[in-house]
Amino acid sequence: MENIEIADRLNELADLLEIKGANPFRIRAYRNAVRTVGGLTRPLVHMVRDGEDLTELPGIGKDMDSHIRELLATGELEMLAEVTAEVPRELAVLTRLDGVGPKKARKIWKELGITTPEELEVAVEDGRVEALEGFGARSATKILRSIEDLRKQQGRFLRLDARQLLRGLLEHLEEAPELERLEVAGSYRRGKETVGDLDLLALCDGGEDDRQALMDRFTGYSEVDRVEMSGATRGSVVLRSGLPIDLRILGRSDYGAALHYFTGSKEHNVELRKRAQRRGLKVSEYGVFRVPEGTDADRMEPGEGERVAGETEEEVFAAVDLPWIPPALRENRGEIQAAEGGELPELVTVDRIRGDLHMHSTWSDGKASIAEMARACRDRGYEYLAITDHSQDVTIANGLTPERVREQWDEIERVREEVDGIHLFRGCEVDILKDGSLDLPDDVLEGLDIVLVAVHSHMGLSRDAQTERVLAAIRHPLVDILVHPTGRLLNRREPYPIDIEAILEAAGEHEVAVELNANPRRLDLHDRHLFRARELGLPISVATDAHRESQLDFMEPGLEQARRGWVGPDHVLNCRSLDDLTDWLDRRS
DNA sequence: GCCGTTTTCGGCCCGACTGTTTTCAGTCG
Repeated sequence: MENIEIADRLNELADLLEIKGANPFRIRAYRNAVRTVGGLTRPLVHMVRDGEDLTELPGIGKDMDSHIRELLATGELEMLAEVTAEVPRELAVLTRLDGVGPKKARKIWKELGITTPEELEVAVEDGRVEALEGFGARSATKILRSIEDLRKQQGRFLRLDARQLLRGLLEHLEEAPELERLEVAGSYRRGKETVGDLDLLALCDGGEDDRQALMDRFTGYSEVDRVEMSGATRGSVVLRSGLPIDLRILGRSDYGAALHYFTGSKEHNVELRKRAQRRGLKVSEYGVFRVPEGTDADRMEPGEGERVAGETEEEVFAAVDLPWIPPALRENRGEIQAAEGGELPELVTVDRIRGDLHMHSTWSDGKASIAEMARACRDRGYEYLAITDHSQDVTIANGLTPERVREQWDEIERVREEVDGIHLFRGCEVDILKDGSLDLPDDVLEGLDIVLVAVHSHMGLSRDAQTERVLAAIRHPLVDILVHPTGRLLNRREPYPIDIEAILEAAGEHEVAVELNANPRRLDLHDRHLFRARELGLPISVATDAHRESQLDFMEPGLEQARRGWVGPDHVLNCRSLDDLTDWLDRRS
C-alpha cells in the first residue's frame, strides 16, 4: 500500500470521527499523522521492512504506528470499519461542500437522513434544509450552488493558468492610488504546480475610506462573477473562470507578518507558531507579540501585547531565531530544523542552468527546426542543448526510424557548423516498449551522445509490470536519462501505477539520471520524489521538452518545482559545465 | 491521539466573516 493511500484512510477516519463528534484534539492528531505520512519521501512499507521506528516520526505515536502496520499488512483498518458502521462513509463528501462542515453534515444526516449531495440537493429544493435549526435560506442556496460546483469541478488550477487569469486583476488593482504594495501569497508564492485559489495581500496605510475604496475596486473588477464575502480587511470573490481570489488589506506594520502567514503552508505556520509559543511569543497575521508574564495567550486580543516583529518576513523569522526561509521550502518538511541548524539548502536558479537536454524539432512533432532550436538556446546563454526527437514507436508524433535517426545526424552536423557558440548533442527520446526493451537497436543508440528513455504507451499495465518494464530500461547500459518518470498530466491523467522508489534506487545503482520534466502540464517528477532523488544523490535533469522555441521558457516553472524538492545546482545535471557533462555522458566507456 | 526547554498529565495555532442569531457557533483558511 502506498503512503498516499495510507494517508487517505487516516484522513477519512479523521473526517468521520469529526462528524461523529469525537474529541477535536484526537482528530487533530489524525490530521497531523496524515500530514506526516503525506510528506514522507520514502514508502512506509520500506521503512517498516527496514525495521525503522515509526514513532520517531512527528505525530506518529503508538496507535498511528499500529494503524499503519495494520494497513500495510492487511490493506484494511479495523477501526475505520467500526466507525463506518456508525457514520456513513459518504458523509465525508458532504463536508467538502462550501459552508458545510462536520457539524452541519451531522445535522443533515441525523435530522433528514441524508448522506449524499444528490439527496441533499432534493432536500434543499423542497425546503427541508432551510427549516433546520442553524440553517436558513442563505445557507440553503449556498449549498445548492456548491453542489453544482462540486459536479463541474475539474480539479485545481494549473499555476500557469492562474498566472494568466490573475494578470488583469493585478493591473486593475495596481491602478488604485490607495495601494502601496501588492503581493500574491499562498501556494502560488510557494511555487505549487496547481493552486486552489489565490491570496492577494495589499498594503494600504491609509484610513478606513482608502481601504474601503480598495476593497470596492477589488469586488468591482469586471471579471468577477460573484462576491463571496467583503469585510473591512478581507474580501473574497470568484472570477468568471471559476478561480477564487481572496484579498487582504493590511497596514505597513503587519505586512510582513501577514505575508508570512498567508504564504503558508498551513503546516509550516503551525510549526512556527508552536516554536514561538515555546519562546513566550504569539504569532498571528498581525505580527509577533510578546505574551506578558502570567498572561494567558488565549485571552489576549488580536494584536495585543508588545509587538516584536511584523513589518517584514525576515523580522518574523528572526523573532523565533531563524533565518528567512524561501517560500518553496515552507511545507514543514524539515525546513525549520534545517534553518535552525544553518543548513538550509542552496536552491537552483535559472542563472545556474547551462543547457537543456530534452527538446523536439520538426523531425518528429516539434514546430521549429534544429537550427532554430539551437539558436534559441544560444540566445538564452546556454552552453549546450540536446535534440531529442521521438523514436519510431510514437507514430503519432512522427517518431524516427533507425534510418531517419542517422539522417538526422547529418543535419545536426550541418547545424553544428552553422550555429556557433553552443554545443549540440545528438540525442533521442527513445520509447520503452511494453516488454521493457528499447525502440531503437543498440548500434543506433551507440551513435547517440545522449539517450533519453520514456513510456508513452501501455500506461494501463499493472504496477508490477510497469515497474519491471521501466527497470529493464534503466538497466540498459546505453541509457542516460529516464524522462517524465510517472507520466502524469496535471488535472488530466494520474501517474501510471509504478514503484517510484524502486525506480529511483535502480537509477542510482545504474548511474542513470532522472528528469524533472518542466512542462507546466507535467512537472513530472513530483516534489516529494525530487526530494528523494536528491537524497539518493541522483543527477536530475531539469528539461523543458520544448516543442517550439517559446517553450524553452518552461525552464522557470521547472525550477520552481525543483526548488520545492530542495534541489540545488549541485544536483542538477544541466548545471554542469559542458566538460563535466560530457565526462558524465562518457562515464561507462 | 500525541507530546515534553512549564515532561508522563494537561495541554494542544490563530483570527475573520457569515448566517442565524440576541450573544455566538460553525466554517474557513
